[in-house]
Amino acid sequence: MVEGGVDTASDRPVYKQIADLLRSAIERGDLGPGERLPSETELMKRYGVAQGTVRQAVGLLRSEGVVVAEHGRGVFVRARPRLRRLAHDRFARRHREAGKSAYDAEAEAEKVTALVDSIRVYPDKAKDEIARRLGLRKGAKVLVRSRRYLSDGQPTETATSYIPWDLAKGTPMVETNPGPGGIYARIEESGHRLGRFAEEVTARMPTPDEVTALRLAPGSPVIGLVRTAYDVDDLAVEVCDTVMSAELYVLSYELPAT
Amino acid sequence: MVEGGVDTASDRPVYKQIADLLRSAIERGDLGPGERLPSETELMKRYGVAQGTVRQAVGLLRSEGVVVAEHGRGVFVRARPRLRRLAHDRFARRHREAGKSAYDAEAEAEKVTALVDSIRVYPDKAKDEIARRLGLRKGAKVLVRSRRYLSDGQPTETATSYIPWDLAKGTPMVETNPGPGGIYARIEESGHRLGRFAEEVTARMPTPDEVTALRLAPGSPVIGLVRTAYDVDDLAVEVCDTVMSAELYVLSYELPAT
DNA sequence: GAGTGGTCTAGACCACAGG
DNA sequence: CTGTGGTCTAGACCACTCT
Repeated sequence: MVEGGVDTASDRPVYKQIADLLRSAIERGDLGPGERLPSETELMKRYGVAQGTVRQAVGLLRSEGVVVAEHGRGVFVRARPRLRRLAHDRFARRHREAGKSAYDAEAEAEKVTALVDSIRVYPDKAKDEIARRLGLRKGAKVLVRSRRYLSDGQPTETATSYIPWDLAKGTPMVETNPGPGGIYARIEESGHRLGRFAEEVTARMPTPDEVTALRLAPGSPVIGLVRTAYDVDDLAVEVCDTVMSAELYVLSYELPAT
Repeated sequence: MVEGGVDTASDRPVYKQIADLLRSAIERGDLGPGERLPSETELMKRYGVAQGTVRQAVGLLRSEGVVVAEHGRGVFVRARPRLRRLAHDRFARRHREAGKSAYDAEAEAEKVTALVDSIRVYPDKAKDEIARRLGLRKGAKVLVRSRRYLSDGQPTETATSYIPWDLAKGTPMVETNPGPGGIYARIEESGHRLGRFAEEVTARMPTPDEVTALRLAPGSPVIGLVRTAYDVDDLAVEVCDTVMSAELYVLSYELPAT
């Protein structure tokens, strides 16, 4: 299954050579997604090295996210999940007018079952960065809406929205279910016609909490997306802080040439 | 400097405890950016463990990007690099008309010295995905331009552009230096006024080659950005495949509400 | 219980940086 | 040359999974 040997005379450390052999076996498809790698004992015998060396090799592949180790079971080739594409026009008004939230509309297009859980809605004092983005004074009161999205049972992203309290109070936005079209529909009903969205994209390694919430494989990064919604008068009406499993998403955008 | 001991009776592995102690010393500021950690020998004595255990602890911090090891010198606390912000209008025509490339214009705004190296320019057959994006038949001839960008000597991104050969041949685009305003200026001179850019953003762990080219800390992800440039007739005129060190960038975009 | 990965030790030798 | 990190061995014991 994994042929070839190691060259102790080579400059390249043995553990990297073993990692190379395993990696190319995976890339060739000799080891498919979900399949188990040879055990440590077997690799020790096959390449004539000590356990520590095998562990270094496998450790490399783990840090690359190519494989995942399951204690007591084995080391497995990671299944590459299907990518979800976030379209440039995903917040277009026509989607809201159809009564669908952006996530629902996208799930429908991708033919997966969408689910939202861990919904928490409460007023709070804005953190400095959120207040800055919303153009509010430090510590201003905001409505916080946090939730987790799942597709076919797999967590894909967590999101936390912040809405100025003056805008949210007394509306369905303070309810767990804000009604058809989501909070953007409610914001527009309250007289703030949406004008544009600004998004900032970063990527980083997840915190331990995020690993749990998104069921991330060790060594897999997240995409951080902070979106600010502005009305037609360029007043910030919402900030949404999203953390996505990087492996599941492609974000697409359009840039002007002028 | 780093006080406290390890608890061999604890459930938490000793190497993780040592990593915790060092990490919190760094977070507290007892070990500042650029400072050297105690040597392996010193840590072995201090915590009464073998070299392997110390190496595991330091390995954890390295994979988190908290420290970097320099062979023969020591292990150092990593300085958190400044973020580079890519603006939504970074390809606006006014920047090209000022004779500056997008990277130069941005470097100037950030007050860093920009440098480009590893430039390779050659014709080749397009890979399937590139041909698809350019709307060419499979295996069509394209001009390939690859290069690496550096700011203040630090590699920040690699980029590879693909331009249909019919469009590039006989123009300064086939030269190493395509002249003022970069290849977008040349494309416009050849009669293809640029209309829009489409960008697709992904994040993932780097390949070993990318770790080298971008001098990435182990465990730090990259942002992949594939941009397709279209002229005003919606003809694809260039595809640019960029790999950026995720720690150095914030990408900002605008989305329409309509 | 058998097989798997996870942690740790004690010691060896190598490669690189700097005085 | 000394001190640093990098690689490797041989062996031990533990924790988890499956049967």
